Amino acid sequence: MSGTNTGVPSVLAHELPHPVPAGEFAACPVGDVFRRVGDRWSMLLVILLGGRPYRYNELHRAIEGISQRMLTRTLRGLETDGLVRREVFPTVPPSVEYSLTPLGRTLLPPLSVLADWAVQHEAEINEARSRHPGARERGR
Amino acid sequence: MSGTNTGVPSVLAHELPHPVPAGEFAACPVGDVFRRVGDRWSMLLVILLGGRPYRYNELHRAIEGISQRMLTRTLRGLETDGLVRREVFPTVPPSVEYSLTPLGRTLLPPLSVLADWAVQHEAEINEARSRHPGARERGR
DNA sequence: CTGCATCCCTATTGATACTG
DNA sequence: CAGTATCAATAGGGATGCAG
Repeated sequence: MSGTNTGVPSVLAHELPHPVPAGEFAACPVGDVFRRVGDRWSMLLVILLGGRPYRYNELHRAIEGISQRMLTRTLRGLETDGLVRREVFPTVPPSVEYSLTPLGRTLLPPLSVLADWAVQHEAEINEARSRHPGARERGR
Repeated sequence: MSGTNTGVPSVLAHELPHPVPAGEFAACPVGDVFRRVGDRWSMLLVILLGGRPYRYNELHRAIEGISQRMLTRTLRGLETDGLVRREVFPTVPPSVEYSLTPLGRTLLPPLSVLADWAVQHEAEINEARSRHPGARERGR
């Protein structure tokens, strides 16, 4: 793993000196977090569950656009990382409740800051994009 | 100014009331930002360029692990979104310098907050992961 | 109700080779 | 030096059907 960060406040507060060892960053927890939250549904689920616990189909209906497959996979991923808790109630029919763990809840404020940035600078980004006609991926 | 909480539209500050229209979030700027920064190299480049301007091959060597293709594509994407500036010096041989735009610089603090979270909770995440043996998705 | 299995399509990423 | 072009491999994501 990357070096031992013993309570280092902010890895970005001070600028990175030199050639980033790549392994010191790409493999470091920061990249990990961005990937976990950067996929299509994780962030949305964390935010949703930040409000209150949800049942499986409740989430499925709430998001409306996510497939069962991805809902399950994303929830499992979040659960694996200790951000979401899955609780099964042996009722008939069975019901499963998903909620944020304490760790998951601590992720809300940082997420909020970035979300805040996005909202505040949305216009600038769109403006910049419209200025670059063909620059956008020529995929498809 | 764009300090932390300016009583602004922090989309997360207040909980989402009901069934998220999906389009209200998946298509909203927040999702956009997370995807841009959530890919494999964007964040690293922004952070790197946050320190000082870099030349193309300088970045290539600094990251060591990124392919020319991805370096170029990622830089183009960031440029399209107005986060990075590309400046060509008609020297011989030619040199190109990449740097953060003012907009790009405003992204640093929010990034820092999330990076900070990642560092602080790295242990908890790893612990949670090791507790879930086969939970991790296994393709094919 | 909750969710796994399967098939399939597309987007992303990389390795490699080549050019202005 | 600073890229572009091409091809191959993989991961993300969705539709559908079946099972506990």
